[in-house]
Amino acid sequence: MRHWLFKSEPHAYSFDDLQRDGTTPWSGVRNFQARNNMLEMRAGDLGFFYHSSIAEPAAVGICEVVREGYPDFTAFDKKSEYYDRKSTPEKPLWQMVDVRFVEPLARPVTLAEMREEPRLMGMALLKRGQRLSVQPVMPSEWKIILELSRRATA
DNA sequence: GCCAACGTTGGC
DNA sequence: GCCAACGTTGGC
Repeated sequence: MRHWLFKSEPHAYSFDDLQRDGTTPWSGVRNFQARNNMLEMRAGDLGFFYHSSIAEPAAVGICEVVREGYPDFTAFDKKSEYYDRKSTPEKPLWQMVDVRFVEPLARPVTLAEMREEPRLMGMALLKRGQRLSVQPVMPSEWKIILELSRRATA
């Protein structure tokens, strides 16, 4: 099983929204690398749900891939902010997966906290100028972040 | 609100 | 095919 990290701005779509919805299509990704990451996902893979663009960016919960890569229909919708005329139902350019709410972390693990953890030094999320909205998480990184979430705040 | 990093666009 | 200009992301 592989692990991932899904970034979302909580005012656009939060982990609470996912809890309410149960499952959601991860639509709107318009970056080729992030798309390719989604195409590598398999049903049953787990991911961190990460809140970005807020005062304290943090991994807040766990979600599961329940439907593997399929065309992102928001790209076909002229009224959608994610519309892309280069993508058509016949030749879809953008893909998405469906993710399911699993559980919140025992407590959120902030970006600042991850930066302070020496064992996470190589993590993609922490790399300078790193902006991918969907990215892989190494098994060791997954374990360490879970461990941090179970530890009391400093 | 600022700005660095990065992707994309378009002129040549 | 190069690269400058521009737009976006996202931490701070």
